[in-house]
Amino acid sequence: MTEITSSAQNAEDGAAKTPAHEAVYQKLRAQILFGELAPGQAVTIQGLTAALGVGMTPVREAIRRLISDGALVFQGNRRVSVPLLRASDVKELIFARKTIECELVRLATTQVSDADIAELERIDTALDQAISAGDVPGYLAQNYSFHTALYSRAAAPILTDLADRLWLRFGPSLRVVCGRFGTQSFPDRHKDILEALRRRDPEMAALAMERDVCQGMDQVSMGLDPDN
Amino acid sequence: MTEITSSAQNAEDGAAKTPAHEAVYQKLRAQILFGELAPGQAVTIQGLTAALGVGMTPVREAIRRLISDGALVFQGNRRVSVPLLRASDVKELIFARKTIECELVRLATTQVSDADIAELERIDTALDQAISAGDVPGYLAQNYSFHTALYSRAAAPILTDLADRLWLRFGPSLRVVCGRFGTQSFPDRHKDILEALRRRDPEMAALAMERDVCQGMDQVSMGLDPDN
DNA sequence: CACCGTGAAATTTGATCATATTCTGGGGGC
DNA sequence: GCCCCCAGAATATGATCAAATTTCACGGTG
Repeated sequence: MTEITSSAQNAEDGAAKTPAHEAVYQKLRAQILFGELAPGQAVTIQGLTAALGVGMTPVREAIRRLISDGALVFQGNRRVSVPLLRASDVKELIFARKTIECELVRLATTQVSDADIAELERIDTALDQAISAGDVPGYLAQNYSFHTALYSRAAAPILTDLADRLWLRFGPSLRVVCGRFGTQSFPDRHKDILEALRRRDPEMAALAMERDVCQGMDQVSMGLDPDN
Repeated sequence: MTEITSSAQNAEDGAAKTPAHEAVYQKLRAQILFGELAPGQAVTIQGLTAALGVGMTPVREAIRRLISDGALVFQGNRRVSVPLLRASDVKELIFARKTIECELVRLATTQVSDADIAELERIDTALDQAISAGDVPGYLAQNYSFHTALYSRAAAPILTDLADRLWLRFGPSLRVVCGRFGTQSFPDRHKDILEALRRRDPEMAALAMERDVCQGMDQVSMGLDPDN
């Protein structure tokens, strides 16, 4: 009846794979993780319906999910915005990321195949290219991709889900820092992680991951507002 | 137009405090935590709209949030149900609960007031009464209340949020065990936690919490389906 | 002759949209 | 400076469309 439905993209794979609310959720999630949305920025339902060309029901559902994820906050009076991190938040994130992501990499180390490692090396190469090119969104995307691919090998869906939520929380703030200082200041800890994976040494991998987490969170700390 | 709207509870505090979708979310959340919904049970939108007397939009939003919480699962073909835990899930939950909730109790120990401790003792007394009365829903509610009140004193919203989600995951399964074996088999670890709080001893409190978590998860393990 | 499998129709359920209603916030008037 | 009115946005409902599961009937087979 309307006109623009996404029948084209659906037709190619033969079935309607992505419901509208899921597509909206994925799109917003990516925007939050990789920086199109700045911390503190207001998010309105009607603005998104206009921007994405869908009705308001899918947008509402996507926003509810993201609020539940901690990726958006409900500012009391029917206002929704991207959260600003405080220093205490970062302290919590450091603890949670250290324990959960280190455990994930321990689990992954005992189960990765050589093909998995090769895939991770490929991602890390793309990450290096993004860094040297000063491509901030590419850096963020490849970095997230590296961690996600690694954690998927741990076969621990609950812990992986927890880790994912943590990334949604500090994503916008990390983007701010990268935008402010560029990508040059990141010594790459992923090489140590990859070496540990090749040796199938869980504790070495966990230690390398802990350093990577601390480094990332230090970056986030530099970016947060001093007056809160 | 309809009949039962919650205008009565709203009138007393002068304003509409609870949007319909929030009320639905809270109600469903309580039902999942305290057992009215069994693991594997299907949840339908239209069923809830009929049962709760609200439109489908609030129900949809509440269901999305609960799926994001891990309290409900999206069974592929548009089917939503209460999740069944597998053995590997319980192993993940044990690790996550140990690290997060022990840290929360460590943080809380350094900040609780005497009034907070008195409140926790009051909850624990109500919990004991529920146990001796064989009141399973009351036991579950008071037990959850004890942990929630304790964690709220840690002033760590992100970790508290993570802990809350974990509880939503094993809530239904815990209910099954309690329904099967009753409440008599629970030696109360909360007394040790309270003693540690009074002494302001973080490590003792964390150790007591670890025992409490292990005990609870052991109960859950007993209840899960052997064939999966 | 009875039972099982396959197929289609029908009902149930989910997804989306358009619309009405309510609440919040700001601006103008007193 | 305070209060009231208006605009805009969010909440909530019902209707409509699409998909899937279930059911039922028919034909084949043991």
